[in-house]
Amino acid sequence: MKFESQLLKGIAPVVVLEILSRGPMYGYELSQAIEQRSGDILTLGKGTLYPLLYNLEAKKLVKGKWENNQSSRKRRYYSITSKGKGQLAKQKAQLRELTAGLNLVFGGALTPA
Amino acid sequence: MKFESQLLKGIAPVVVLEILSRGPMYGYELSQAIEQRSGDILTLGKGTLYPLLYNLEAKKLVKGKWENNQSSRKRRYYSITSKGKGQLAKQKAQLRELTAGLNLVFGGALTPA
DNA sequence: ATTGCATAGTTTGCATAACATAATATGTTA
DNA sequence: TAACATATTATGTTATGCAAACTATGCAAT
Repeated sequence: MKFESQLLKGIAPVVVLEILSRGPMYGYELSQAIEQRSGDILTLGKGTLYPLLYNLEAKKLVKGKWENNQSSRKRRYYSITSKGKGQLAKQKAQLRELTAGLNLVFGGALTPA
Repeated sequence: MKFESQLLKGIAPVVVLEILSRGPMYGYELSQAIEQRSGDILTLGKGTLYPLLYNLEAKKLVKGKWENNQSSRKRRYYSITSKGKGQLAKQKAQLRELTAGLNLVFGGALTPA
């Protein structure tokens, strides 16, 4: 699907960026936040999430920082960059388009309420 | 995304099954129908569509049949099987769940109208 | 103490999706 | 006959999503 499938593949990144846009988080926390904020519908396994974070960091869409809290393990906190915010806006717009297209194809049967 | 990403990868198949559920079509026709019925938002390249059709046929979700129209080329018409209809229903339900989850994460920003 | 559990992160390797691209072939139109 | 739209097949690349194994640490119960 032309640009839409890039979007589809990109759905995990967008979700991550969206959640990080509300504040920094570390990987493990993120994986739980995704579940919680999606009503337990979306789940990212660590085998997906961590490599994804490395990839987002390499693209400078997020930035990671090790933090040594006393009385807890070392954690790598990720925060969204300004470049990441731009990307998020773009991808959200595409996601809107995609769901619009799907609704056309499926006759609106996807958003019942 | 647990079962959701299977879904995501499966978005092209669902679209194809949905359109075939309204009547048989051949590949080239399908690729155009997808564009038209999605308001030019969704596009499947032939490098994606044909292999997908072979795959769906191998899974017995669709069934292909060569037809020799006079005054036109040989075309392979695909129709959805009863197994395919069952699969379509399942995947539509998952698609509904997915969009629901996305709407939760994005605060409903995906279905503006 | 040590066992077990939840947390936290890394890495490897697999299956497959989506795609571009090229090759092949045919009917229609200029 | 050249160009174009139609129609299908095939090849190779890239990247995703994932499971699973591995390393580590803090905490709680026994």
